[in-house]
Order: sequence, then C-alpha cells, then structure tokens
Amino acid sequence: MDVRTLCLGILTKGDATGYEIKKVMETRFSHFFDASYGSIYPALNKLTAEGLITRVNTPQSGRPDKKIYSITASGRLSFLDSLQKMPGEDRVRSEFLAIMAFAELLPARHLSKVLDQRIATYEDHLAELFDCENEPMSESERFVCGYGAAVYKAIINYVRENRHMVEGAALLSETRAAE
Amino acid sequence: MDVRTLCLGILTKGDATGYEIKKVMETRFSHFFDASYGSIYPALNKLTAEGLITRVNTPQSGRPDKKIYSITASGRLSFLDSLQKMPGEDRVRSEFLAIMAFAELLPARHLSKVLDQRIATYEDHLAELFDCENEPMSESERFVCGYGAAVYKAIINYVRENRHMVEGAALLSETRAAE
DNA sequence: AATCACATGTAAGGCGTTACATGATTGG
DNA sequence: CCAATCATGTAACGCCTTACATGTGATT
Repeated sequence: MDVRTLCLGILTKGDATGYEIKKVMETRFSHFFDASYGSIYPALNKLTAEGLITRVNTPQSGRPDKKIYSITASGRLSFLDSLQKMPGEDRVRSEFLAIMAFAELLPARHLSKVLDQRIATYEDHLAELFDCENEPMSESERFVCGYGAAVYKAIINYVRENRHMVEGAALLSETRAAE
Repeated sequence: MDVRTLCLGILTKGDATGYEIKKVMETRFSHFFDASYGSIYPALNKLTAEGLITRVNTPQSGRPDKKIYSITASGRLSFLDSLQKMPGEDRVRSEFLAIMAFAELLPARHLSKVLDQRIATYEDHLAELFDCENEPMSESERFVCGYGAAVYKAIINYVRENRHMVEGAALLSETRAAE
C-alpha cells in the first residue's frame, strides 16, 4: 500500500484537501504509516490525472487556493481492488533496537538516557491514541487504534521490566574497560 | 541507522562474509531491520574503500571467492560514534493495518482469511525468535529478541481478542448491501 | 528431477524524504 | 511578537528493492 492508494482510501471516507489528508495520517494512522507533503501532493495530482479523484478549487484570500478532492466511481472500484490483495509483511525499521543490539558498547549513562526517552516517547504516542478514542470513529478505525495502543503498551512494559538486561551489560563492559 | 552502519556493527561481533551478514539480519534482526544483497554488497565495498573494514579473499571451487570482512580500528571508532546518536523514531509501515482501517469495505470471507493468515504469520515469527533464544547470545541480543517476542505476542493476542470488531463491521455492510 | 544452500555482484528504477519557496491569520 | 496553523507545491537526492547474471554441490 503506497501513499497514492492510502490517499484514495482516505477519500472514501469523505472529501478532503491534501492538507487534511496529511492530518489524518499524522493522527489516526501515524502508528503504521506516514507520508510527507512531498509525496501526498504529487500523488493527488496523479490520481486526478487518472480520473480516480476530482478536484474543486476554492479561492482563498492570502493563501493558495484550497483544493478539495472527491473520489470518483472508478476511484472507488480501484481502491476496492487494492484492498483485496493479501497484505505483505509489515516493514519495521527501528534505530532504537539496532542500538540496543550493541548496548555493551555504550556508556551506561547514555544508554539509560536512551531508554528513558524511549519510554517517554511511547507514552506520548499512547496518550495521543487515547485522545483519538474519544472522537467519533468507525469500528474498524477503533480496531486499528486499539492495535497501536496494545503494541505501545507491550513495548513500554517490556522496556520497563527488562532494561536491566542491557543496563547490566553496559555497566559490566565499562568496569572491564576501567581495569 | 542505514545498512552500511549495521554491517559495520555486525562485524564488531566477529568476521563475516556478506552472505553471513545477510543471514544474521534475517534471523536475529529480522523483526526490526531488513536488507537485501543489493544493498549489503555495495555497502561492504564502500566500507572497504573507506578503510573501515578489510577484506580477505578465499578462493573456492566452482563458486565466487568467499570474501571475509574484518572491522578495522577506525571502523570500530566510527561505529561507536554512530551508536551514540539518539535514535530516531521507529518507522513502521503496515499494509495489514492499512487494509483493516477500511474493513467495512471488505467481503467478510476475505477479511477472515486475512486475519487468520496474519495470526499464523506472527506465530511463525514468534517461533523463530524462540529458536534464537536457544543459541548462545549476549544479554543485549537477548533483550532485542525478547522485545520482538513481546510485540508479536501482544499483536497475536490483540487480533484474537478483537477481530470481532472488524468482522462485525464487514458483515454489517454486506447485509446492508444485500438489502 | 528439482530445489535449496552456498556465494557474489550490477543496473535500473521505485518510492519517498528533505529542503526550499511563499505568505496570511490566529492564539498565547 | 513569536509560534503555530493553514495551504500548496517542486527539485534534488537518498536509499533500497527487484530483477538479472552465474554456477556448484547436497539433499529430497
């Protein structure tokens, strides 16, 4: 599922501007997708050229025209097609875990800072997902947000309970180095 | 942390060939990183050119020469430097969740198949991580594998307990469509 | 007879990010 | 008065994947 397709999907839920689509991705979808303006705007232009969405310009004072996009019938069909393909594997790239895999090479103080920060970051993410829950939402969106929350909770919990493993390893290697 | 840097990191744990490095990424690191030969081999050539690693060719019969890479002192320093930067956010892209976010547009039968398959896939991943646990491993690697296992368990559990949310949504919309 | 494991590499292309460009309005 | 929000877009570049290219030996 690329940016183009997800834009199309978001438009099945109602008309929106590129700016609003970005907002949706940042809030409801941020735990499993992200895209910058640099990919969203070109995607919307391409979809328009292909006739999968249409655009209405609304002039504004002092700002670029607001461009409201709507999905067309053929856009709906095309999106339905994309949805029916079996999903590929999730792609994850974690710089945090890559660093943790070499924790014994890290100064203990730095390591602890990294761990603290990671817990704090995931607590923030979790709080944002809880905010979402108060908004009106379909069952499927609720499922997706709940999934994110479950993963974040598992991570926070795991790091809290097991940080001693890496913190111990770092301390040990520092002790050895000091000798 | 790019492919280049992770190759360097793997070589801090001992000499290896490109092929072996790929194996390590596929087994111990697959839950938070992946890289194809198309990125690993060029990375190793670049690192060699920069003097961060060295290469020893071992001729073999009927196969390309085996090239065993070793990290140099400046390679170690460079890797230590990379490690001390605060990690950026994890990047996740889940086609599965993207599809689930639009579950009400999916035929119920297909949706159930997708959910079943997802649970099966994550159970496989979990089993592979448990296999790893039996191998000799540093505490930091154990931490990283445990993290993966914790996340996989949380996902499997969440999908089992909450699939009714999306399955209900899909059924409802099919009923409406049939009327 | 076929497939997997071993072993390395290149070229083209896809997909996306970052940085740049512009600028009014509103809230703290 | 400064930052954030609203609003759109391009160009350059980075990073990686896919497909291609080659070939042996062991296992099923």
